Amino acid sequence: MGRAPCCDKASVKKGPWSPEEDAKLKEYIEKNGTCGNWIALPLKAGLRRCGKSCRLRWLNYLRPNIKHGEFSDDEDRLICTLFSTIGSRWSIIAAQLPGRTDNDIKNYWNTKLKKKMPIGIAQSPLISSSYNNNNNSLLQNSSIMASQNNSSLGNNISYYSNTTPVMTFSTLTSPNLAHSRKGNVVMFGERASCTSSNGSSCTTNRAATNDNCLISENPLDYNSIEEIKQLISTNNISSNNLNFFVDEIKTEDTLLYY
DNA sequence: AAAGATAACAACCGCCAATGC
DNA sequence: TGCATTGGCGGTTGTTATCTT
Repeated sequence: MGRAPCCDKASVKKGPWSPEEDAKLKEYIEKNGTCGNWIALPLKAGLRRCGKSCRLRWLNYLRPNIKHGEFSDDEDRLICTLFSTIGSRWSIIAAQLPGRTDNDIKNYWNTKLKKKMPIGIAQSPLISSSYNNNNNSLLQNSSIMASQNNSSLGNNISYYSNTTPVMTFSTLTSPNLAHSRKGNVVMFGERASCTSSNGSSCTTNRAATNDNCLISENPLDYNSIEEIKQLISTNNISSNNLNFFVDEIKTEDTLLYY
C-alpha cells in the first residue's frame, strides 16, 4: 500500500493564487492562526487548495515582514559565503537573512548568484559534505555561521552572527596542523590569526580569546571533546556560540575548525 | 513588429524526519 | 514498537515577463 495523499488531488485547485484566495487565507490565519494543522486549514478557510499549498503561500508570500525585491550587496555576499560553506541548506541560509524566504533565496541563487560564483564554489561547497541530517539541528540552533572565502585550504574563514561578521580567521596550510583530515579546515594550530569585528586581533601560537576568537597554542594536544570544551570554558567563550562546533567534532570526525 | 530565447519567480512534487496514537 | 499523518525541506517544473535577433 502506498502513502496516502495529503489531499484529494482531483478536487483541489492548482496553479497561481488569486487575490481572493490570498485574502481568504490571510484573513483566516490572522484570525485563527494555523491551529497547527495545515492539512485541515483549507477546508476551514473555505479554500479549494492543498494544505501544503496554503502553507507555502503563507510562508513565502502572505505572512507579515516578508521582504520582496532586490537583494542588497550584503545579502548577496552572505548568501554566497554561506552557500560555499554549507551548500544548498536554503532554510538555514534564509534564517540568516531576516525577511527573506528560503524559496526566494533559492530562486535568486539559481537565476543570478550561481552565475557570478566561481565554478568550484557554485557547484561544490567545500565542507558541506561534513554536515549531515543528524547534526542539522545543531547547525540551526547555532547563532554563528561559518563561511570560507577561498576554495583552497587554509585561507580566510568568516563567522557570521545573523548578518554580522563576528570574526575572520586566517590559517596557513601547515604540515603541523594535526587535525587536518580529508582536506578540511583546521583552526587549531600554529601561525593562525584572527581578526574580530571590532577590529581587535589575535595571532599565532597561543591560547587566546578576542570576542569569540579562539586559537590554540598546541594543535596536537586536543584529542577529545572534553578537552576542547575545557579549553573553551577556561577561555570564557560563550558556549552557546560554540556548541555547534564542539558537536561537529563529536559527530563528524572529518571537520575541525574553531 | 514578430518570433524565439532567456530570465525570473511562483508553485508543485516527493522525500524524510518528527510526532502521535 | 510500528504505523499513519503531518510539517518542512530541497529540487524541479510551469508560467509569465523581458530581451534579442
